[in-house]
Amino acid sequence: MRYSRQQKSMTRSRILASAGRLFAARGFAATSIDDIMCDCELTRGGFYAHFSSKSELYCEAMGRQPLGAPTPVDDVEAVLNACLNPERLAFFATDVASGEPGVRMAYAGAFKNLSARLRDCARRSTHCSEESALSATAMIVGALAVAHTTDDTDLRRNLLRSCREHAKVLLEGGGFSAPLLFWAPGAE
Amino acid sequence: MRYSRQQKSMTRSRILASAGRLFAARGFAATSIDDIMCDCELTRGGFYAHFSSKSELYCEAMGRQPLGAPTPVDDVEAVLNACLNPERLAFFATDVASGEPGVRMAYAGAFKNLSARLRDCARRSTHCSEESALSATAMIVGALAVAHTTDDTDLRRNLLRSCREHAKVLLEGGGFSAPLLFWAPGAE
DNA sequence: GTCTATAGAAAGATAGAC
DNA sequence: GTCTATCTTTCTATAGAC
Repeated sequence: MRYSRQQKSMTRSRILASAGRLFAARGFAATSIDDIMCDCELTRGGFYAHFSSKSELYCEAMGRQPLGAPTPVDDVEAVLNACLNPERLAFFATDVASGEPGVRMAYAGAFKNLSARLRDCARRSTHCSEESALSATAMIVGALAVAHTTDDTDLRRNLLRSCREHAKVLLEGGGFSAPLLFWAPGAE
Repeated sequence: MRYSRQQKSMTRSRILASAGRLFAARGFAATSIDDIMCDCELTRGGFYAHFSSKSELYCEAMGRQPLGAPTPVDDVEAVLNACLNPERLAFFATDVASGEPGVRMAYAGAFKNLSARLRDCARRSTHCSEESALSATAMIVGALAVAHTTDDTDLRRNLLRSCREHAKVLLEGGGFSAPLLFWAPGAE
């Protein structure tokens, strides 16, 4: 054959990389297949040799994002840094709210995954309730969403930094549930 | 004239209400003008007697959302309840990330408004840093975004409840900044 | 496997009747 | 002010050359 298997695999990866970047920046509906293919310097027509539809591409690309993909990292701070980074990407809930069932489930799954992973990381050193993990994950999602929105670099930096810190305390500080209001310094 | 001024104003309000609901549920790009006009039982053509473009409608509709609109409410819990309610709406950052400058600024302004308002409310009773307010606001945005995503009612309820609680503590508990790690019970 | 060309559908916006 | 009809653009997806 004229194109090797390796070459096809590389092209596929390039499409996935471009899709990840553009979907995260603009959202599903606002990103066209043409945008994606142009981004990796290919043309529309070639797309369907790799994916059967835009939705299928979205599902697969989302699975490779920090929010969805399992990583070898296993401490809270490292995971937070990996997620809450302006260079990193995020997929947005709007895309999914009215999407197909498969896409909806993929997103909810990615959210639960991140939440569970953060909780597992935190529990190596301290108690962390499911609720604290959910709240911290929501904070991450919101911070990424807003950070993508604004050109105000000060706001973006402040937001990401403070969310990184607060998420860390929320996870490793044992959360803010009522019992912890009685936590005393040094008691840890 | 065949249509009174009052009637026009009411139609305009109906369009804004439908737009608010649909934009929040599906996102900007995934919601068509036809969807909105059908929702309030009108037809496409009439739209442009009220708004000059879809973007203009979006900006104005966002200004009326809990996230953007100032309300008379002035304590933290009430504002949180108003925002973190599954019946309430939220506009999503994805819509704005690649939008026109006016839309981008409107969204960033709405975020800053909510953040500042929450901080003001909190400061009536306790210290609240700008960073804490930003983090709490991000948590709200993320919680709403994810809540809209999933059909899992347990996840949605848990998420909204825990974010409501954690945001409250983050705001009124003085946040989680380093100094507060030395906060002792009863010292308030 | 990737290209160009194009079919078919959807959506933003306008024109003109009433 | 609201309607129907339509123009124009954009986009997904397919067909066929290479």
